[in-house]
Amino acid sequence: MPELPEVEAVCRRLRENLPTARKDREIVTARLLRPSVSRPQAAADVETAVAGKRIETVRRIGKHILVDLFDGPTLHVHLRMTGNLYVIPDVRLHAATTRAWFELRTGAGIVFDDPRALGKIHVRTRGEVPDVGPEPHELTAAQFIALAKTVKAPAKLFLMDQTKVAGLGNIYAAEALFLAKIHPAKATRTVSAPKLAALHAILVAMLEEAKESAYRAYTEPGYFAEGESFPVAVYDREGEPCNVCGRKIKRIPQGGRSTYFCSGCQR
DNA sequence: AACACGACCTGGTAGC
DNA sequence: TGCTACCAGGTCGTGT
Repeated sequence: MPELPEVEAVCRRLRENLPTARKDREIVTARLLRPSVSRPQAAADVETAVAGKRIETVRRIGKHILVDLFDGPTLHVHLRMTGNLYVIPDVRLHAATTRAWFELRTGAGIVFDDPRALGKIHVRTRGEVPDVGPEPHELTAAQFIALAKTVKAPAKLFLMDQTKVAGLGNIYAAEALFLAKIHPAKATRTVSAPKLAALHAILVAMLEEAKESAYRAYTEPGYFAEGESFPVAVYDREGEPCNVCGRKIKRIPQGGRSTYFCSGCQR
């Protein structure tokens, strides 16, 4: 579920809610409650690797969360579809959907909730980076255009490919293509340079704004389930009228996912 | 190399 | 009401 803005909100809240005293940021005990959460790494190995280590920083790269441990490895968390990572005052009060928890010295806990259990937690050596490309704001318009001109795949799949551009998911990709008036099935490299420039600007602005609204909306676990934290123009609106031209929003399968778009506005 | 597709999981809901 | 089928904001492995 979470795309870059939501993951960013999760990271910001984590940083805010972690204890401030250094000694209180020690992970006393770690528990991974099912093997699939760390596969192929053994849950016990992850637990052992982080136990007794202090949390130094919480970083984000694309949709990946990296928790650096002082004098230790980095805890690598991916929320996938339904994951959520947050601090609770008493670790024993974790939810039924909690897949992993990390007890701090204060008794507080960092919990990884994930109803669908597709999320991942691994240990990485410091400096090991997820295989993702730059985020839109890290590229100039010219660089973004140059990149896009090398891509044969449909525009929607290009935006979804984390190794090309990091951070976008099914909703933001569809919404950005709508705003840029680009048909999602059009071969990326055949999209005109002006449209690609517009798309780049839209991506940067959209993600920046969404970070703020996602952060404000993200107070309690469960917020993801409440729907989008911004008004969507096309996503999940199949059959409804486009608010620009009035035509019915269409849904097509792409890469095994649903893409929503307006055939009137997007060419 | 590029692409399609199932697998991974659970839960909600539209449709019969 | 109850059952089924399909869908879900993501990624990876396998096969063509």
